[in-house]
Amino acid sequence: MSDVEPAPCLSEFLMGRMDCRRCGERNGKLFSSLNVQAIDHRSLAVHDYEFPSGMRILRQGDPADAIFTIRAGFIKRWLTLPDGGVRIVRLLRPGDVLGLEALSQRSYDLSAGAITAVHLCRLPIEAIEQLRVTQPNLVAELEARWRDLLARTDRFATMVAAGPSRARVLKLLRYLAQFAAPAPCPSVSRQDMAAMLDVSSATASRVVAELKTAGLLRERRHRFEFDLASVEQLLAAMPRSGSQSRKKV
Amino acid sequence: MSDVEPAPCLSEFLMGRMDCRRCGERNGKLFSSLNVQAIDHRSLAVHDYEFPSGMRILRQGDPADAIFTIRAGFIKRWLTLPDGGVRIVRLLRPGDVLGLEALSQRSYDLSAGAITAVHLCRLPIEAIEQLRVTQPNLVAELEARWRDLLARTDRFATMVAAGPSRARVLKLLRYLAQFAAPAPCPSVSRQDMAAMLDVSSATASRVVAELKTAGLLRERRHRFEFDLASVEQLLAAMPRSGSQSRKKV
DNA sequence: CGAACGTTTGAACGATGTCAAGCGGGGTGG
DNA sequence: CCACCCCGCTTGACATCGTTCAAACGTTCG
Repeated sequence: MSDVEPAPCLSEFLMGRMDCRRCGERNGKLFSSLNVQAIDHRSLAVHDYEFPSGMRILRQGDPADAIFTIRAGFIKRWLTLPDGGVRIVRLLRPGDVLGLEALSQRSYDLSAGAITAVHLCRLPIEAIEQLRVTQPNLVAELEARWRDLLARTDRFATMVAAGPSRARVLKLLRYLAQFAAPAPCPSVSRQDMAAMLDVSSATASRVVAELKTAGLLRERRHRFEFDLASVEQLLAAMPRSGSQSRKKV
Repeated sequence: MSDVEPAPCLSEFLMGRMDCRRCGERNGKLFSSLNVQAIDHRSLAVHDYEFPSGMRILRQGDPADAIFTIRAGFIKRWLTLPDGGVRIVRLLRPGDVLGLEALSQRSYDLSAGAITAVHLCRLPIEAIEQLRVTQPNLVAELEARWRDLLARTDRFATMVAAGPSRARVLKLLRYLAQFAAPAPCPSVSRQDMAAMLDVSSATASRVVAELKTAGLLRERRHRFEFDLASVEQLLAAMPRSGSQSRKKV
C-alpha cells in the first residue's frame, strides 16, 4: 500500500457542497458545541471530499488555507527528514481535525495521507476565524484539540514506539485496534509500521508473519483481524516489555 | 543528579510577589503581546519561585490551578508508566510556559522537574482566564504555544530519539546545545538521557565517556562543554545515522 | 565516616538491522 | 484478456550493535 502520487488538485475528489446542519446531526462529536449554521455559507463553502486509500492529502510546506474534519477513515501525518527519510508522526481518526496548524500558520508542517479510504469536510480558515468571534466555545474546543493531540503524541512515543523492536510492533497492533474502535483495525503496510516505530520493515514483517503462522492474526481486505488478548499475553510474556527504564524518581 | 523528594508545599520556594510590569520589561518575549497590567493583582497574586536543580515541581495528576512562565533554567516533563518506569517526554526552557494543560484540565498530566536551578513565575489560571476576555491576542499566543510544543515534540521524536542508540546520544548533545543557547549546555544525568532516548543508561554513559576520553567533551559544574562541530562530524560519519527509513513516498 | 546512589566499565548473550534473493499481487499496456 | 513489470512483502544468513548483568569506583549527603 504505497503512497499514490499527489492529486494535482483536491477538486478531483470533491463530492459536493456540505450541509453543515445535517453533518452536525450525524456526527454529534464534531465541534459539538458549535453552531455551524453561523458560517456564512454563501461566501465560504464547506465541501466534502473522498480520498482513496494511499492518497496523499497534504504535503509538508503546502500553503495552509483550510482545516479538515475527518468523517470516516484513518489518516497518517508524516515529516520528511533532511536526508529524504520519512517518519510517521501520528495517526488521525474520525472526529479528529486534520491540519489544525493552518489556524496559526500559513503552511502545513506535516504531510498527510489516507491510510484507508477517507471522507472529510474541508473548512476554510476564514470560516473558522469567522466562527471564532461569534462562537465563544470554539476557542475551548480548539484548545482541547491541541491538548489532546499533544497528549496522544506523548503516549504514542512512550507506550508504543518504545522498547524492544518486536514489542513495538505488538504494541502498535494493540494501539491500532483500540485507536480504530469501533471501526475494524485497518491494516498498515510494513513500511508504515517501520516509519512509525523506528524499526526495520524486515522486523515489522517478521513479527506480523509470525503472528499469522501462529494463527493469531490474519489480514483480509485491508484489515488486521486478531485477538487482542493473545497479543496482550505475548507482550506480557515478553522479557522486559521495553523498560530499562528507571523506576525510582 | 537524581530527583529530590517533593516539596510538601511550593511556598517553601516562594521568592516574593511579582511586579509584572518589570518582568515584561526584562523578558520581552514572555506573552509579548500581553498587557499583564490587566491582571487584578489584588485578588490574584503572581508570585515567583526558585527551585534548586533536581527538585520536583509538579507531579502527574496534581490538581492544576496555575501555569508557570520559565524565567531561567531548564525543566523536564515526564510520565510514569503503569509498570513504574519513567519516560521523559520533553524539555522546557526560559520563555516557555510550564503546565499549559492547566488551562483546559483540572490536573497536570505530566510530572515536571528542574534540570538546573530554575526561576519561574506562577500565574493562577483565574488570572489567565481573566486576561482572556480583556486581551484578545492572548488566544493566539496560547494557540501558538500549543502548536510550538507539538512541533517540538514531533521533531525531538524523529530527529533526536530515533536511529541507532549511540547516535541518539550524540543527537541529544547537539539538541541540548542548540536548545539551551545562548545559555550554556546543561549537563544531563545518564539516567535522564536514557529516559529521553529509550536507550540503556549504560549506553549513554559509554558514549559520553568515550567523548571525554577523546577530549571532545568535558563536564564541569553541571555543564557539558563540547565542540558542536566534532559531534556533528561523528554523527555524519556514523553508518546510517538512523535511517532504515524509506525514501520514496 | 558510612551508606546510598549514580556512573563507569567489562563480558557475553541476544536481539535487530543489513543485505540479498525469491515471491506474490495489482496495475498497465499490449 | 493476458502477460509482464514493478513494488512491497517475506525470509534466510550474518554481523553488529546494544542490552543485561555484575562489579568496582566516586561522590554526595547524612
